[in-house]
Amino acid sequence: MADHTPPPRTPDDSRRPDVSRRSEKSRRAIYEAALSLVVELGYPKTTIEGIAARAGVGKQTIYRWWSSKADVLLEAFLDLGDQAARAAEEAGYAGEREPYAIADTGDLAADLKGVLRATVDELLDPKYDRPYRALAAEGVVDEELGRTFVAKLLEPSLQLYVDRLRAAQEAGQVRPEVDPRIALELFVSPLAQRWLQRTAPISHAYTDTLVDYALNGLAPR
Amino acid sequence: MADHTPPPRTPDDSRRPDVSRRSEKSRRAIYEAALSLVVELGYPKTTIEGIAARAGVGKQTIYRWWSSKADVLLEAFLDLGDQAARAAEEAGYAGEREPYAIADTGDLAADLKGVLRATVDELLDPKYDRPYRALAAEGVVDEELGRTFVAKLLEPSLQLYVDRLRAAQEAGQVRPEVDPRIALELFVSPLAQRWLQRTAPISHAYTDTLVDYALNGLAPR
Amino acid sequence: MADHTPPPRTPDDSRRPDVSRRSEKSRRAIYEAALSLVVELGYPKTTIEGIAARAGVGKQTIYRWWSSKADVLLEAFLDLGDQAARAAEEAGYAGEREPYAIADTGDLAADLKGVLRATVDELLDPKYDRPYRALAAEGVVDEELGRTFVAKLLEPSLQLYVDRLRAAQEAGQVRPEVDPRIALELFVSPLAQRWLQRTAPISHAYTDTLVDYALNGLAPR
Amino acid sequence: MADHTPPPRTPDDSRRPDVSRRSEKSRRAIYEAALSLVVELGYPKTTIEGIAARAGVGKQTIYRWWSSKADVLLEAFLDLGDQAARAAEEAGYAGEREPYAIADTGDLAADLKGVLRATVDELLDPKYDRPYRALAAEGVVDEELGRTFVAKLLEPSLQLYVDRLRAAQEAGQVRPEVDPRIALELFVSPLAQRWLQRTAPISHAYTDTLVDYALNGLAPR
DNA sequence: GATTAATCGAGACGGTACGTCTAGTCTTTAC
DNA sequence: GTAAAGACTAGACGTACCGTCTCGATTAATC
Repeated sequence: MADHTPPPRTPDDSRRPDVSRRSEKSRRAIYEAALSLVVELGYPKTTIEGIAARAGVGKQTIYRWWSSKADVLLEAFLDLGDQAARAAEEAGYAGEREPYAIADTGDLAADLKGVLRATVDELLDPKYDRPYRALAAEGVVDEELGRTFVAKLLEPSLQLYVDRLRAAQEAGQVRPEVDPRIALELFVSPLAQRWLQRTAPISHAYTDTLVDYALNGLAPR
Repeated sequence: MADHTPPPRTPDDSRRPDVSRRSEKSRRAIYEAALSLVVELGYPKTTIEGIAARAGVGKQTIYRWWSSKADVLLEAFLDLGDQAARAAEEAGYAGEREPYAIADTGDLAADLKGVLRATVDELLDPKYDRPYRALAAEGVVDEELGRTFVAKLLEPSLQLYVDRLRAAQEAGQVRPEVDPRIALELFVSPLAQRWLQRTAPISHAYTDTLVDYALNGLAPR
Repeated sequence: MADHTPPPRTPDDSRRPDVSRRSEKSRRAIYEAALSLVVELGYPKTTIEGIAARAGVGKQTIYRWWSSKADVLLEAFLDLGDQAARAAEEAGYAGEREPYAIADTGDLAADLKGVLRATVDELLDPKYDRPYRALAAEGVVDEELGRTFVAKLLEPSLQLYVDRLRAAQEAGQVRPEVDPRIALELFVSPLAQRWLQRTAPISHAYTDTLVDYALNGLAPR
Repeated sequence: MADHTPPPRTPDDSRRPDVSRRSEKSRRAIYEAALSLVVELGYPKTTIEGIAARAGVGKQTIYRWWSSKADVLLEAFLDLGDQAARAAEEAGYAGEREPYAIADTGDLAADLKGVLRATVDELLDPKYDRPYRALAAEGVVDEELGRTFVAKLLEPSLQLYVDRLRAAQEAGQVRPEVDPRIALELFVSPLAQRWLQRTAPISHAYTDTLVDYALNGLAPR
């Protein structure tokens, strides 16, 4: 996963604050405050004033570096991922939380079921659920945030499925005319919708079934 | 589609306002104001004060009958559906806006593609898109509203797919062991996610492809 | 003391409600509710809705017969006086609560001290203090109510002092060129101001002193 | 007259706003708005929202520094006095609007008549009458405000009478056993009551008469 | 190591909207 | 037709946050 620390601003950007002088301590405190408040109170009751107060930070420090509550939370959440990835790496762990590729054991169905099971576990963990859900909701209504959310969080993960499906196509396990970018939605989107909209419960059995249906189709063979 | 007018309260409901004295004119005006404001300004900039002002109504009249902005919008949207349904019926129109069943011509793929194309058209119409999206977003974060949203708006439509799929099963066009409630998600959820999260554009060609993939599966036959 | 029951409206007053059909029970209940609420909550927290609720009466019944909260309280207070007077009469009591004349024992100073002591006692009784004070305050700011308050409550009492002082003049105890209407203010107004504005405490000793100073003057004789 | 600018808060007063950061411009604008609105609309129709709007100030700025509408008006009125006093001083004027002492020409009656005539003029000036009356009325009913009103506005003026009367006592023009604090009420309170309660008109002739009666007494000499 | 300039915590500011309360009017049903 | 009941429009209340602004007090880079 890419490091989401905001890149150093160009020096000609005269109105922007000087990134080199930025307080790392405050940044961390704001991330933690934002995430914990969203978990405790939910997104709508989390306020910028509240984040500033809990972080022991002036409001202006937030407004200086972020454009909105959603923006803070998005970065905080991205940072959470980076942290986890970094922690995994440091533990000498080869397969970190969000790997750069889906395992390819030759058995497409098993590989897909594996990742989806891991995703289910993550979605059921309140630590991820609350802020992730809050961001998703905001992105539904706020187009700009939504696009950022998709580009930075969703799309990279989906690309992994594209890669795996393409490999399967080359191995003759998926029909060559199938568009992988659409194909992945057959099992990813149902999970996403059940989780986001609570249309029905999610489980390992459920995602397993999705993979089976998607690979074999509904019509009799 | 069911009539969503709130049912008369039981007489023992002592603290609640008297439904029989409710002003129908104000109710209608509030629905219209809420929907038009959401379309014009978007959900977050739509305020209860604004709705009251545009509807020519006291704020208390809104607070008396609804618990939140989302609640107003949900009922307004449900009412919109009822109105459309009623209008269709009055026009002696057999196939109303949201039919009680998906057409069954014997050709499952064609029938599914037909409904999905209609859904795509609806989702691309700003008149529906804006409020629907706002409600969906709120439902993502507010569990109670979310469940109501799903129960009253989403689930009834999904049930139509269940029915059509079951008919197809009986006709031997869908494998008998397939669970229709899950099967329908193979083509419905991808569309939902693309629309809600803007992960990619939606079109008739896209939904047609979804139906083909779902029915035939991704694996070679 | 005059009976303060509002006089029957003239029949040509077409917009006014029909007095002959007025509910006496409601009127009494409103008076009692108004007075008790003012005593309990104070004037500003006493609301028309509150009076109606406690009296078991519709709001419109109050608006039909009175023009304002102050108006209700004024009549309620006048009625309180009437009731007391009537009660006194019925008890065969010659000297009722508010007599038609100040006693004339020949000793002007003693007579004045007597009435003033009685007045002090009344002003210290919360039952009278609270509503009386509320009315006075409202009258300070609302000129119309103020004039009614003075005409119906204050002036009749002051007239008794005028009468007593004139008698004293005829008896040669007060200089003939003195204007009794002004003279009475020398001892009545100080008491009124101390009570109304709380500039200093009131007591029998205080009013006794006032009478002495007023009769003998401040300058050495 | 003392300067009524609120004193700097003690540093241990942890929850209170920081006085040193207070906007002087807003304070002035609020005073002016409050006074002008009371003159134009009267006290009851003057609202905090109205004051904020006319002053071009957020409501919270009022609530931050004052506890009630009456509190705002009281300070505004005190400030009005301070301003007048300051203006007088700056004009090199020895005898400012509200002098620190009542003139002592040796003629007690004349001196008293002088101040009282000036007071009558002030009470008849709508610029002072309206807010002063509003505050007095509120003080009648709201004990806390009443005590502040008396302590800051009324008592300092009354003290001047006490001083003058004591001087007169030493000069043998007033009986030594007379209590000046009570004596002054013989001419001050009647004027106050006529003005406050509108029991009768006020004029220079009237206050002259009051002084004569009070000094010489009503009884024949 | 001293200078200097930007960031920092803090919080007052002008505003907007909240959800509540009451005013005074209007409507319905019962007597 | 008056009454009780209570829903209605209207708008002020006092609170909570918004996003901007100023204020010293750090603090980090430059001299």
